[in-house]
Amino acid sequence: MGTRDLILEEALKLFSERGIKETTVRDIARAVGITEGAIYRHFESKDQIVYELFETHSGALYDRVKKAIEKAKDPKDKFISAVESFLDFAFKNPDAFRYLNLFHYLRGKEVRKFPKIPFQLLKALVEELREEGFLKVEPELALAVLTGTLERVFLYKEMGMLKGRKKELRTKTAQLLWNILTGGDHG
Amino acid sequence: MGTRDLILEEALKLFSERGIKETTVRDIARAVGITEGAIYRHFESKDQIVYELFETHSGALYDRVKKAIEKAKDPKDKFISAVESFLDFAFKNPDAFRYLNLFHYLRGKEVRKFPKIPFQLLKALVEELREEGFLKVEPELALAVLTGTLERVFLYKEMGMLKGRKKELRTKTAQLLWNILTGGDHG
Amino acid sequence: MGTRDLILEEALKLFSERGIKETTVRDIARAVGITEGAIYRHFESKDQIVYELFETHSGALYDRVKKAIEKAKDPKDKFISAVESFLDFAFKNPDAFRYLNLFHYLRGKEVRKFPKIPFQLLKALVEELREEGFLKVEPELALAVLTGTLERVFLYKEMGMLKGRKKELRTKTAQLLWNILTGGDHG
Amino acid sequence: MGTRDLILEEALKLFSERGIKETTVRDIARAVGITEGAIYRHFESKDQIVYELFETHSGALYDRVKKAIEKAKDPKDKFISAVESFLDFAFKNPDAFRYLNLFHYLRGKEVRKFPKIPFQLLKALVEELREEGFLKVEPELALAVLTGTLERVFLYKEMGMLKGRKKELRTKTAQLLWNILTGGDHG
DNA sequence: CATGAATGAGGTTTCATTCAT
DNA sequence: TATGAATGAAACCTCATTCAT
Repeated sequence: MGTRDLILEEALKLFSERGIKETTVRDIARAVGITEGAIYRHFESKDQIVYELFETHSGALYDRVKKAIEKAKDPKDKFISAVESFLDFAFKNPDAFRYLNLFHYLRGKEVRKFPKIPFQLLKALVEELREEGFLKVEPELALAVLTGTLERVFLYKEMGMLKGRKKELRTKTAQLLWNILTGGDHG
Repeated sequence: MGTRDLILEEALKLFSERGIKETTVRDIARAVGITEGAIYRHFESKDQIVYELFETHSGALYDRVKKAIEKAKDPKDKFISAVESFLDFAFKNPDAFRYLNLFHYLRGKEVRKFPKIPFQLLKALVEELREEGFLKVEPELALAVLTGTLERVFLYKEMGMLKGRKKELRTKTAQLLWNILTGGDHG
Repeated sequence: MGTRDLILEEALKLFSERGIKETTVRDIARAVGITEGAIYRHFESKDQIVYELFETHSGALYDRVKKAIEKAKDPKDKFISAVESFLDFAFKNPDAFRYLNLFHYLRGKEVRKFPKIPFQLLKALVEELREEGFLKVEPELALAVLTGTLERVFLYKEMGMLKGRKKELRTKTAQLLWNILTGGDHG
Repeated sequence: MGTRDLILEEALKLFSERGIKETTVRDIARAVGITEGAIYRHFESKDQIVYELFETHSGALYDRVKKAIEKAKDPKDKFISAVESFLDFAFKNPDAFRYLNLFHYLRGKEVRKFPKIPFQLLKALVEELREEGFLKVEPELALAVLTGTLERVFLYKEMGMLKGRKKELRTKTAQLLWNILTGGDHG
């Protein structure tokens, strides 16, 4: 793996653990095993690393979920696949997922500039459910339950509060959310 | 209001808007209308402000929810009151609530030192529901849905995504969460 | 004298001796007897010092020459006074004058943003001479002779190449330039 | 043209446009189309480029003017030829001429090390005119007028302030300077 | 000859904190 | 109590130079 990717990798780790401002360029350099100056051969600024990480992983999650949705046939399958792929990404890329949440929190308004925001997929999904008459809950509220639950399930699993296999947790969470939003199993 | 309280007030505003690291002592001083040095007459350090704000507002939210729970007679009333008082606090003290979330994000590990963590109340509440046989969902998952939804409802309301009166939103959210966790209206 | 003025004074000295890029903020701080950080309580950036010095001294020279021109009665008196006051300023503020030339050389295009450029006064003066029929030389060429000579007279005097009293040098130079541009004494 | 010469050429362009400190080795490398490391195959250091450029072009101008002087028969012809060849060099090698001026500004004291300083030729020329009784002006002052005017004529022509053909400007300037220094046409 | 990654010294800037007044 | 100047450590960044390939 090239130095550039190593920098991104270590930066992601550090950012997601300590926060962005709390991580210095020197911290990143040390983690990679190079000097500060070398960082700037690969990135114009610390901020560029910050943005590139967001774009990359936001895009990866977006693509992952989008593909899952596109493969599915019926609305329930779409929803379940979306939620499962979302959680799957989070579990497999915990640093990236933590980082995305952190980034959203700290750079709320700047986020709009980016094209692939996974949140938009979930929003569209909920909207679709509404249009097709599945939704039993006000869509905005549904979205709050959906996104809030996803983040917390990840968090509590990471913290060790939620036991069991990740695969089962994914399935269980997806089914629960489907039931919540549609009021029962229509599968 | 004394200078000390003004400092806390402005610091809270700035911290919750921009972040803690992103807010300088000078920013706070200017917002209050005093100079940097004066801050140190009232607080030993910036960190002291940070922690005091957390303790104050975390405690306030904790007390508020606890009192609501204690007043209630039956389990459903307890739950509904807890959720409503929680959201009520958030809507009435948006800076404080945003700050608490932000603080948690960035200082995850240090939080354990504090005695009054609202999260613990919600956890106990869910546990109680389980013991009394109301809970239809695994308690940890229930907790994830509960806390995740609360945060997002606040967030989306603040962002203007959720319309309607706050009072109704509170009621609706509480009822929805009750239904989710217990599987329907037992009231 | 306040620290702010001391900073400007020492910066001017250093800039005019060594160049702007060649002078570090630390050099300035040391010359003043403070630390680097203290500089930034008084100026937003090194560049602000650079610009403020130009504005101040460019403005001072401009005002000085303008006043001299306004006091004079006839065209010759105007010209002689302008040249003499120009050289007088240069001799009395050698650092400032060296700095102005340096700044022009390095920031040619940025100079246009500033309102009080002494060069403009000389240009207008030559133009006036032309309109009134005194000028025997093409005005642009006249301007080249005028400004070029002024700078070199200052430079050679500073280097010790030109002997004699400054007062006499001023007078002699002014008279010579008048003769050059008008073709003889019309006084 | 070999890489070495390309480096000198591009460095000269950049130095004269932006300044020496303001031009990085990387800038030069990019302009040439090679990488930074390659520069060091041809030059020991950036400073070596700086000095070599000075020596080359200072020498070229020196030789050019010297040859013109040597070809001339009488004093006036010497003077006129010197001035014309000087301006001719400047107009044909504007980067080099700008660079020489810039270099003088910033490295004033170190210049003495070099053997071929065009200024010395002009100085000797003026001295000769004095010895032969042509000079009507104090020699040091004459030198100031001469060198100052030459630099400004170049500068104003470059800036577009002086119109007309370069050839005519050269002739006109030379004649004007002759008249100034000797008090009229003795040709 | 050339590349391109890396170094390391040093530059500008920020900021929590101290202190004389 | 408050000011405001100053400190000093540490942050981000630049760049001439070196070096393995």
